[in-house]
Amino acid sequence: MNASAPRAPAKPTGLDCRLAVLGSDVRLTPHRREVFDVLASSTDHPTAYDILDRVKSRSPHISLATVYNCLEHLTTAGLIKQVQLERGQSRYCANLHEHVHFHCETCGKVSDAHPAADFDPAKFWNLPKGTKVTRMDIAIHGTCEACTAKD
Amino acid sequence: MNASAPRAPAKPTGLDCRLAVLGSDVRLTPHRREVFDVLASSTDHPTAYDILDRVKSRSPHISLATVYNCLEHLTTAGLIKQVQLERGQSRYCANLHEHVHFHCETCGKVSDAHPAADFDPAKFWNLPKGTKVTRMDIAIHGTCEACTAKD
DNA sequence: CAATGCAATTAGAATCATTCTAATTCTAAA
DNA sequence: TTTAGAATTAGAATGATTCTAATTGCATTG
Repeated sequence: MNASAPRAPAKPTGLDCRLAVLGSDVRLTPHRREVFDVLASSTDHPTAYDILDRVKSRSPHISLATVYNCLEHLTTAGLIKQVQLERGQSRYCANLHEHVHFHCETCGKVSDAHPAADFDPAKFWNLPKGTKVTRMDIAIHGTCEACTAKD
Repeated sequence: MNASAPRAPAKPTGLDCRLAVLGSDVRLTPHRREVFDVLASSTDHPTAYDILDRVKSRSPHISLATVYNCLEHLTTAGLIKQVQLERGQSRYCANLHEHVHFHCETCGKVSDAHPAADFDPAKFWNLPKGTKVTRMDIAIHGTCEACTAKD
């Protein structure tokens, strides 16, 4: 043991520039970048296993634990969102715009739907005074166009 | 084996009257009634374990498997709703009125909030034509009155 | 450039909630 | 009273996620 104070965590440099730009203090390691890139280029709200499969094409040795670890750090940093649509596996999403999730109960697909510009959900519910709202999770369940057309 | 056709499932009689009144074809066995009564008299959205604890004061020998079984049948019958607010345990709710769930991220309590009379959520999201909506799950996360006041 | 120390990564174990299985008990109609 | 199907049970099995301990990587310090 010596008298030196603990060092501050390493600051993002080099590869980490992207997260610095986004205002996060999470380091963008290669795996985290790959997980983020997979999500950013997906619109189907993949599960952790789906993400593992996709990242493996670039990093064959990545483990499920690392995927979960990356997802947790990216979520904490606010770069992605975790979505809990039903019992079981969580899904993840890199769409940070205000949106709701439409879940087709027939084919299982999940898609985003965006609200009208004047939509202000908070005013529709009579929450007690003093309540602070930090986020809303809105999931709409039903049958998508394609599945409806098959009937 | 004989030539008689399979019997139709027993119809609710006697103890089962309540469900018959509610239009369900699920038999209201004593355990199902107790689980339903616990939920109907709770406003805190208990988990399966919470419900097990409460039902045990009347039926000390009820098992967790039976609680899950009852919850599944009551949910299928539309008498209660399953609520998935976050990763982990599901919660259950016997409030069948249109409502949303407010989840306090500080104390963990869940409460119901009811929409204004003119609220028609479907019109705010641009769902593709042909989409059929069967239900919406709306969860609002934040800090409740009491926890806000403590700051 | 080498040493240091924390963070990231990994495999596998552990945990937690839920579902399944097989055996038993209950119930209502014949 | 018999009987068939349904309900209930304890405990095993499953599936998703988290934890643990060991290893590796990387950025700063010497």
